Amino acid sequence: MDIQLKRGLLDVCVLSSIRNADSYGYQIIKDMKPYLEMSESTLYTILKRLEAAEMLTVKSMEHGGRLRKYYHITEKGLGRINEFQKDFQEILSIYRFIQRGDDA
Amino acid sequence: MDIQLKRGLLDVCVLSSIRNADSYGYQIIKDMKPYLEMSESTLYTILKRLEAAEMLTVKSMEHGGRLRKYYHITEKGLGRINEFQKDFQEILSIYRFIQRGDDA
DNA sequence: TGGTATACATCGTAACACGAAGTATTGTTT
DNA sequence: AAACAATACTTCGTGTTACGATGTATACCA
Repeated sequence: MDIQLKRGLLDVCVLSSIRNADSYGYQIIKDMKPYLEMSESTLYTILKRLEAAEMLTVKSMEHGGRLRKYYHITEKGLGRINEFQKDFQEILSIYRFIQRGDDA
Repeated sequence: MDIQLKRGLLDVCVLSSIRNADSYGYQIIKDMKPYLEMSESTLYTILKRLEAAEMLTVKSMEHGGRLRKYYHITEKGLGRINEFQKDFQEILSIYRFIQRGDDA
């Protein structure tokens, strides 16, 4: 997939990955893999950005002797997903424009 | 619309605007406006990028005493539109993932 | 004379995905 | 026990890119 297109989908995909249940970095990557692949450095950058934007909260927990950071979605994060659903309607309209070509 | 999402759509929209008939900067902006708004500086940057990528060719022509640059799509440009149509299928799959949340 | 539309160009900036590299532990294979 | 893969998170530098601001210039209309 085109990298620019990906950029518009990544944030919302990450938020969706933790919507139904809290999750952590490695798990998020695995869940998203069939749909959208991303490097670890990308994911952790996104998680920090979403935390700074108050779209999710973080809790560090120990798991099998190793540290794990669990991410929990906030109301703001849920709002971001809703925003995307509106944007998606625009994408559909744009897709029709692209199929048709100019405004005939 | 979210700016990151826009980034993934702009190039292809511009190419679509000149697919059925050659066009020029100002006209392209007007044609796209109902679907995707962009500033002039953005469009001319995109047009240069697409020219460098050999997705379109440019012909300067005089029109009413003023210079106009007409843009013509190439095979490579048409290929880019086809690529987007494949990407769009992925977007649909991603959209379903986002609606559903994690991989239940 | 002044305003608006047309038409294109340049510059600086901020956002962002990514590869590369690093740290550290657990589990598995040889 | 040594070697390697998997798990888990972090930091840094880089290239791409949309955009606002600003500039240049002509045509048209009131």
